[in-house]
Amino acid sequence: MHMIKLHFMNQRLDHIFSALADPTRRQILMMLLEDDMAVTDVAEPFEMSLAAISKHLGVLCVAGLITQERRGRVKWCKLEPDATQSAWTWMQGFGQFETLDLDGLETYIETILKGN
Amino acid sequence: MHMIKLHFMNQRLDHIFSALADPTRRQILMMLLEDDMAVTDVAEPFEMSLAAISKHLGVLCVAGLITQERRGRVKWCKLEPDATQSAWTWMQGFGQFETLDLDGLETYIETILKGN
DNA sequence: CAGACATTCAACCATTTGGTTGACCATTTA
DNA sequence: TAAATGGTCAACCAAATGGTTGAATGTCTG
Repeated sequence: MHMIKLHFMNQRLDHIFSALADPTRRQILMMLLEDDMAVTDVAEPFEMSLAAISKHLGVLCVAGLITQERRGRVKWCKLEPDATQSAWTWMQGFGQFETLDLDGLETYIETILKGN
Repeated sequence: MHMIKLHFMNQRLDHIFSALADPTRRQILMMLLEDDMAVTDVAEPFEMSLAAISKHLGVLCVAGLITQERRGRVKWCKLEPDATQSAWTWMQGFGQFETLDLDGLETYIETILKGN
């Protein structure tokens, strides 16, 4: 059970981090921070084909970083910022607590566990 | 000037995120959280060749996530947690999280431990 | 000096990734 | 209905990735 859960978790992190590893995709996310956009409009500032952008959007979708909704003939892309939560949390466990407050984290976890 | 700066920044993010995109490498980082380790010891729990692990460590090095120092015939691998800073900062701009997200961490831990 | 140990290198392989193009499908509009 | 628009699909390609093996390099030890 733990194994499976961790497996999914790992897969999720795989998807998120490798989605974020591409500069085009990061730029797309930044653009979507402004507002929802149609696929064509997302593609406009880039010098690559629409199909390429479409693929990038697919990757972002699988990672859960965006969602797409078709209305009429245009497909709207919407940011899903909460999706970074697991990556964020992972990095926190890796980067911050080690330097900042590892002992505090331990205590904190124990508190949580005793609470249930 | 800005262009160049952004270029390097982007490259750095490329390296960090794609380094983090592999589960083996993430596990290595977690192991190094405990203590510095020799390459052979890093490789021990994995079922792949030493050469493969050596490559993974190379990737982590290029990303700046670890450093390696040779003492005698053993090469010590040391975590460089500050290296996540730029990725961290990027994600912060994207996700609008607080720096120390204890609630998120709590949810995360509970999710894992409770199993469904 | 001769092994043994720690690590990397080099060549190779299969798979994935990021891009292209042209055909295709669905929807709106003239 | 015909044409334009928005987007994806399929086939293809080059390059990168993640792994293997066997040989090579340094370094310690008996």
